Amino acid sequence: MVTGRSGAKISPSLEDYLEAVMELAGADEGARTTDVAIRLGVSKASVNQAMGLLVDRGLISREKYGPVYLTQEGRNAAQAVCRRHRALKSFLVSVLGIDESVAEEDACQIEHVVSKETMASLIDFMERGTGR
Amino acid sequence: MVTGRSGAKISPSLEDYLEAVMELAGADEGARTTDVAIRLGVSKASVNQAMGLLVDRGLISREKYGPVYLTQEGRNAAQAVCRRHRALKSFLVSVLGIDESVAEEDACQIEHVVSKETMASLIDFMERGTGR
DNA sequence: TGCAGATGTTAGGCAAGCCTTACTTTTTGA
DNA sequence: TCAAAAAGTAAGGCTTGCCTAACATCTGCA
Repeated sequence: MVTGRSGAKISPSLEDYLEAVMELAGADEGARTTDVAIRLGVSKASVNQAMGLLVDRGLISREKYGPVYLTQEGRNAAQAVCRRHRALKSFLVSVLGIDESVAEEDACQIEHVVSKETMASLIDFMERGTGR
Repeated sequence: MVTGRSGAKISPSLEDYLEAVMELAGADEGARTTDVAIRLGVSKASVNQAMGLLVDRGLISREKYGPVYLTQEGRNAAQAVCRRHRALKSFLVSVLGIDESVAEEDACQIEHVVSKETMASLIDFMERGTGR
């Protein structure tokens, strides 16, 4: 879980939307509703609704009929999600020897529920113990 | 996730109910609705509903106004959940050095989403690598 | 320049999952 | 034997997350 403004957690689903926005938006480009919808395999309406929630939390900004942009806080949150995802997957693959595709799926699930403490220790463990 | 009759997955919540039943039911004692409710901090109505779903899936049996019993399949499923829980927690504590209570919470979350493959590898890793 | 098609938004709805309150029925033990 | 405790039922609410249909806006190009 990642915290937004006021420390409120966002749902796994919202984290996925946030991640998608970051991946689709370049350095200072925005991400389009349609592209997010395609990437996540959901309707544009669902994306729109999710974007509304992310705006509420101060993680993205948008103007009507325009692309959405990550706020600084949103960027931080999205990067945190990504970092967790990568670290988890890397752990699963390189330490546990899990199959790439299974690791990807598991990382997707676990990244949404694991605590900050555990993530930090995991990253630490990988760096000191087993290399990356 | 654990599979019941016909391989259907059961929800995290149902897994928790199943776990509670196993912990409350002795060797061949049953577990009482009230005790399950207290342990999980939910109403008896919720327990009753959940028990109905577990009966549907062939994981427990019960007679009206009596305690519930795990079926063999239910026992297997519950033990699998427990084993995952213990292994995860043990990993978090002894390998990552996570605080006991945080580990407990994280294990609770992760145990519901992690794949069989990853669990198996994790157990394997702990046995060969770091001792228990 | 104005319209067609792409894009975005709104409104309304549905299903799953989980829980509650209030009530009825059964059991049990003083 | 009868009241309290336990179990079960009925009815319903909330949240999350998704959808479709219909509508609004924008934009490129003939």
